[in-house]
Amino acid sequence: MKPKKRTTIYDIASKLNVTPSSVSRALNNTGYVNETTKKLILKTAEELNYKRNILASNLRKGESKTIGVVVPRINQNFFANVIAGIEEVTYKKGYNLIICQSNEEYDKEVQSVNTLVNQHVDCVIISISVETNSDETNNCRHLQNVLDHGIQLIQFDRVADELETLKVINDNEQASYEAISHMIDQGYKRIALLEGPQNLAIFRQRKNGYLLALEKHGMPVIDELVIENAWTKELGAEGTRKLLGLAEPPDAIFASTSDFSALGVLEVAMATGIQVPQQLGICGYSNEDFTELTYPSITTIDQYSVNMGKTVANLYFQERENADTVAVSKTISIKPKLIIRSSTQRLKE
Amino acid sequence: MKPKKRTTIYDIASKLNVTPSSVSRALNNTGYVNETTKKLILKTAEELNYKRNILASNLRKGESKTIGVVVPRINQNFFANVIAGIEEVTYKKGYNLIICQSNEEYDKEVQSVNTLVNQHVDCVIISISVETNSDETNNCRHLQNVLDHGIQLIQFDRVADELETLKVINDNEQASYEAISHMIDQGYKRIALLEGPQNLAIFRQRKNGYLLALEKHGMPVIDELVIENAWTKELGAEGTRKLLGLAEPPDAIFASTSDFSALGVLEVAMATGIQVPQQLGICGYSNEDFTELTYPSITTIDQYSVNMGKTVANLYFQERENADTVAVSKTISIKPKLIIRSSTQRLKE
DNA sequence: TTGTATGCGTTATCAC
DNA sequence: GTGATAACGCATACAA
Repeated sequence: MKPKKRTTIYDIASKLNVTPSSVSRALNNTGYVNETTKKLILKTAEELNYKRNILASNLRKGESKTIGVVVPRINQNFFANVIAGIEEVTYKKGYNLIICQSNEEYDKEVQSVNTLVNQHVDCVIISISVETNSDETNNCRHLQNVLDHGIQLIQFDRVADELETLKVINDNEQASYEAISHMIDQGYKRIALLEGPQNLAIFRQRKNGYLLALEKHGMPVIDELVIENAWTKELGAEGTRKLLGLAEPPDAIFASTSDFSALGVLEVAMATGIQVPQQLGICGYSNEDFTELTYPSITTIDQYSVNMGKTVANLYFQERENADTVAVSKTISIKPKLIIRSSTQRLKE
Repeated sequence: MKPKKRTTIYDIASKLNVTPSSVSRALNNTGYVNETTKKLILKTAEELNYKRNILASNLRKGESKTIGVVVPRINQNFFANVIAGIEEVTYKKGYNLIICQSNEEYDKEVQSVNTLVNQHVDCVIISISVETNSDETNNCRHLQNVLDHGIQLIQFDRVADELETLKVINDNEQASYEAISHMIDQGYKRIALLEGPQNLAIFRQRKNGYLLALEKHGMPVIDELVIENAWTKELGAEGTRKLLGLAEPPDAIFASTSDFSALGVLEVAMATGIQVPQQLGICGYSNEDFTELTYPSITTIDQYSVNMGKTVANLYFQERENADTVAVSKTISIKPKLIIRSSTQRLKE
């Protein structure tokens, strides 16, 4: 495939005996240009199949009209939806998206972010990997680096709290609180928590919601019912086995990390013949598609993912508008919604 | 957010009292440059936080190092996986991806493709929308346009057959054939087909596999058991209701279009109290994650989606290598795999 | 209204 | 080995 010579504004200009600048003006609707020659220019541009060279244009204008997105995994429902939302907004504005996945690895994340900086993207949108420990020194230097280059940085969902950037998050604590309250309403007495890596703020917040709900309802926090680091399906299953082996096992499990974790719980329950939701209530997090398909269907929390993507993208353009009067740090919190399904409905209403 | 002035090779050059050309050579490891000054250049580049301006570089080199991908929906498992596969390969090569979704609309697809051409991408990778009728005249002009611009075009999965491009597809006919044969083995006698829009080759091929399997096993093709245009969950459910209302309803349904369609079948069966797989066998297509989570789990066909993405990307780089001796048209066919689950296992072995 | 000149940041081709 | 110079294609300030 030979990269053919594309037609440029020079080609059009020389054919019409005008200067490239006139062609440029005509094509961009900027500055003065005779109406009839303008028509002519547009017409021949069409004929010669002219396409503006965005590279040159952006180089000249000093912007790339490109936004970089870094997520742990593209093919995870939540992130795919957020990306779809971002795409919908940016596409209309003529911006392009560069998508990177960190695969939950810190190194790959750093590499991806650096690539984006290299690409001179106008904005980096990121949800950090599970390995990105925001507490350790310098562990977020790659993000600081983005800011140092004068590139807008927007974090969503999994954010590094201490970095002063634009953020779009869920009210995780509130959502967890509601989930636990609902389970208590359903008569569950010993509610276990599968928690995620506590270096990530979202998982700390979800745990807080859990603790808060127990406290508010006068229920004790039982240490052995809190399982650390159970954020995948496998780890969720493992944690469940541990919980069910206790002298006093729980009668409900809140898989606060993800629906995948909840799925692990469900599978262990099914395998060991435990009735859900009668003997064991289960609640997940994220409203992945599959949660309404399992048997029984899984109660979970919807994060309005597509909407979250749109919000992020809109935030960028909005901040771009009033670039002078801008706050460096700004957080938009979206209230997630508890989706009650069979896995926690012990009482029929 | 003020777009700060980035450091350029001029900055480095002037600081070190050398010329930009030397800096460029040092940074690119091209041509001669004194070892010690080279070290010095590299060091100060690091210090000044220099990042090459890819826009300028690519403009100069006449390539964008960018690949455009157009899929019907980003947040559909199959496509998300293909994209993940593509990303994995292209990322290593230093290429960027621009992702567009057509939302299954012809107009949006045309618009997306044109955007990519505008962006001067080096390659367009596409799986066409359901509205893109390859038979109608000029309906694929936007794809021809890509080729006319000297841009590599690779189609995957849903391809426009008559366009001479690189293609990566599944052997749909073979997969369907195997699925039907399996169902016949399980003793199903009246197997219905939910077919997809026949303007798309993949759906024609899947139908062919169905017809071929029936023929080979000496079974008649019963017209009323073939339902047109049942390619979404809703349409799948609708078709199922129609089928179950027949005087002689089918004892199995092959949702050849997608697992979503199969899900529609399953839901109708559950709602009307029909036993799956005893009274009704169900087979889907694509091996979406949820198919192993439903109750009963759904027999389906795995398309090796991530692998497909990698294949597509590798194909591009491979063809790029030997750009001279290249065949314009080339098709790679991946053999999909039948995943047998509960929804068709009537006979316990 | 149109043309001229210049620069965006790099890289490649020369000549030195 | 190194440096000057042109060119990639476009957009704009300024002059005409």
